Amino acid sequence: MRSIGALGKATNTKVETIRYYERIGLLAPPQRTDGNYRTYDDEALARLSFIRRSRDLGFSLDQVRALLSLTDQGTQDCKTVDRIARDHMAEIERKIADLIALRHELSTMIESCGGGNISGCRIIEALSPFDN
Amino acid sequence: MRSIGALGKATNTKVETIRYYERIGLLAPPQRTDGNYRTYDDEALARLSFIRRSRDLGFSLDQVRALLSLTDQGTQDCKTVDRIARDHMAEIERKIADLIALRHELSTMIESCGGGNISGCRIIEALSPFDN
DNA sequence: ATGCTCCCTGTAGCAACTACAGGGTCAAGA
DNA sequence: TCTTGACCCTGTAGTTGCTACAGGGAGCAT
Repeated sequence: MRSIGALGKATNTKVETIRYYERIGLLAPPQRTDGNYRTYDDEALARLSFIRRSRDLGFSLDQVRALLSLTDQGTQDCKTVDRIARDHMAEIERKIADLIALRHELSTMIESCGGGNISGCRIIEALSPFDN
Repeated sequence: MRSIGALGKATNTKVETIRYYERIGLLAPPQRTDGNYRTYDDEALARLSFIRRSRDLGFSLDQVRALLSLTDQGTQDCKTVDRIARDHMAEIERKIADLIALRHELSTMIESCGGGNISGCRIIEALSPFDN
């Protein structure tokens, strides 16, 4: 059994975040000590580690919730898990593509500026709606 | 002069978003009709277009605010503009790198699953803290 | 007894909108 | 003239995923 602070250290999670996960129902309310302190067992540690790892991989809390409920049902519905992971992957692909397009536009814009001694700023011009 | 709805259509911006920009001081409060409707001139259209284009390029509202104040000062401080743009570019590079690393991790995880007929789900295992 | 670190609850803040609720305005058609 | 419908108004609360207090209590060392 460990305190919330110890759990936080073990999972690299802020105390407030753990309480937040409890509030939104991602973590079950743990047992309390006489002094009303939360105490966590190994299962809670495993669950929070799972949540954090999923979050690090970019899953939303809703997706994490879905993954957790699938693992909570003993029936390991691998197809659904696979679909969630693949959907997430597709979204990341989209984001990468968007950012690469953005980088291209930005770099074109910045190139045209060239250092800062031009009287009319090309970046501002590039952002402006009408050609001056 | 145009209504808020017309301005929204012209700049592909929701009416609520325009009012929000006004509330946070990004757009000046426009003139009103007798019936208390907002009316916008061409300058407002240009300003909102600038904002939207900057947002599309991923600048934060704070960055947009800085860019706008630089253009409002007649002195076109190209160096500052350039720095804002380059900082933003660097951040986008970071995001791209992060997402690509993520994609790699995710794809390894998904590959190992292979379709959904395994008894212990490999994705769940990959997310779990301990090897079962 | 005092200080220190930890813990508690509850609420408010962040970005950048979005979505109502509960009304007023205005132009066009019957 | 009346009414319908599309638009507009203000104000407030919701979204995501936390984070940061404020104002207290618990527990341990000196």
